[in-house]
Amino acid sequence: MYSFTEENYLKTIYHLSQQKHPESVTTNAIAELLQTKAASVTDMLKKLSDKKLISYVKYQGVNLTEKGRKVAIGTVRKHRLWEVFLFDKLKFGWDEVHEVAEQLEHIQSDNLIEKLDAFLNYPTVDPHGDPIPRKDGTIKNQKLTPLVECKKNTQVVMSGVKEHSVSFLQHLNKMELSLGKKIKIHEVHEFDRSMVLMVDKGTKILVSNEVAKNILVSEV
Amino acid sequence: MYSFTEENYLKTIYHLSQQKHPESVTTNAIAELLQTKAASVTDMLKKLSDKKLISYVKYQGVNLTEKGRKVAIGTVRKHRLWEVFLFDKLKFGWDEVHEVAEQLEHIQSDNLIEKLDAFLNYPTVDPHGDPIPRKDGTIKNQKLTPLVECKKNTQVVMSGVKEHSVSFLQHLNKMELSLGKKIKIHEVHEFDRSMVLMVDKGTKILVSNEVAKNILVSEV
DNA sequence: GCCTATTTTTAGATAAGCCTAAAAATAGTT
DNA sequence: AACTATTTTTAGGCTTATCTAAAAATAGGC
Repeated sequence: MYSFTEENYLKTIYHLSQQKHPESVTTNAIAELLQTKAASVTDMLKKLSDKKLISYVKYQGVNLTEKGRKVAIGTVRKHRLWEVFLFDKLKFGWDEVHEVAEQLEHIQSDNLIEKLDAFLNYPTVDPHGDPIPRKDGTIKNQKLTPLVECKKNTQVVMSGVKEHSVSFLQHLNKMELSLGKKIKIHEVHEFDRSMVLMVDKGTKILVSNEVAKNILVSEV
Repeated sequence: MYSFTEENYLKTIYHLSQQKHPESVTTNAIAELLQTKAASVTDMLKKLSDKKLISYVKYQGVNLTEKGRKVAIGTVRKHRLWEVFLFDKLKFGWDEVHEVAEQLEHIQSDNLIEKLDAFLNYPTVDPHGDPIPRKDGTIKNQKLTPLVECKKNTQVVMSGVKEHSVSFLQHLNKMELSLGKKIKIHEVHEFDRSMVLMVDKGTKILVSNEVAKNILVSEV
C-alpha cells in the first residue's frame, strides 16, 4: 500500500508530534530524525500531502491527517511487535532490537501481524516499555514516572526508558538494570542528584542524575 | 550489501540454473519468472556482471559466479527459514508462506538469521520439503521420488512437492495430503494413470496422474 | 547457405527518492 | 519597521529500476 519511505516519513512525523507539544512538525526536525536533507523532506511532504496523509502548508510545518495517523500507528505497532519477537523469542538484547525492527516493520501483510500478535500472546508493551498500539489504532498509555522524581525510601518497579539510544541501553545492561527490576531508593545525594538504589534486594548501585532522569518506573 | 532487486535476480538465476540442465540461463526465462521485461533484465545483467556476481556474454545467457552463487544461496536460505517460521510458529498454511517469505528474505541481518535458525531448531527442510541451505552454503539434497513412479502396494512417506503453486497446494489441502503422511499405493488405474492411495491407514483417496507426478515421496 | 522468426540488446523515457546550490519566506533583534 | 540569521522551498541533477520501440544478433527450416 505505502512504500518503505512513505511509512518512515509518517512514523517520524508521528513521533515528532508526540514529543514536546508542537502544533506542527518542522521540515528540519524530520530531516534530522531521518538523517536526510531538508530539501528531500520538502519533496516528500508534497507527495504525502497529495495523498492526503498529512496537512501541509508551505513554511508552516505539517500535521498528520486521520488517514496518515492510522498508517503511522500501524507502522509503530508492527515495529514494536517485531521488537517483542526479537527480544522474547530470538533472545536479542533490548539494545539490538530497534535496528532490525526498522526493517521488519515494513513487511506488508496484515495476516502476518495478526498471527505474530497471537504468537506473542498479545503483548501490551515492547522491550523498552513502550505501549504497543492495538489493531484498532488505540494506544493504552500507562503513565510512568521518571526515577529521578522518586523520594528516598520509596519502592518502585522499572517499567520503561525515556532515552532509547544503544549506548544508554548498554549502560543499563552493565548496571544490570532491566525492565521488571524492583528498585528501592536508598539514598539521594544532594550534591550531584545521583541516587543509590537497592535492586531486587541485591547489592546497592549508584546511578547518576542523567541516568535517573531516563529511567521510568511505576508503583509496585 | 545487495539490494532487494539484486537478490531477487540472483535467486531467480539460481533457481533457473537448477531446473533442467541448462549450461546457461536465458534473458527471457529470467524476465518471465520475475514478471518483468527482457530489456529490464538485460540492464540488470550488465550491473550484476560489473559486480562479478554473474558471468555474462551478450546473447549467450548467464551463469552465477561463485560470489553470485553465495548470495543466491544465502537468499534461498533466508527464504526457507522464514517459511519454517511462518508455518511452524505462526501457523500459516503451506500455500501462504511463500508470498510473505518473499519479503522477509530481504531483511539484512546475519545475526537475525542465525538466531532464527537456532529458534527453529536448525530445520533441514522448509514446509514444502525443500532443503534449507546451511550457513556455509552447502545443501544436503535428499533425493525424493515422484509418487507416480511407485509400484502398487508399496508404502512411502510424502516428503515434498514438485509443483509449488498455491492452487496445487490448496488442492492437496482439500485431499488432506500433507508432508509426513504415510501413503500406501492401493491401486494404479491403467486407463488414466490415476492412483488410489491409502493415507495414514484411513480412507482411500483417488489422485490424478497430474497430482501424482507432483508429489514427492521417500521410503518409510 | 540463406531467410525468417525469435530472442536479445540498445536507445531514450519515466518515476521514486535523494542530492547541492540558490532563492524565498520567516523569525528574532534592535 | 528594518536588517540579519535561520528555515524552507525551488531548480536542476543523479541513481536505481523500470518501461516501450527499434535495432541487432541468433537459431531453425528449407
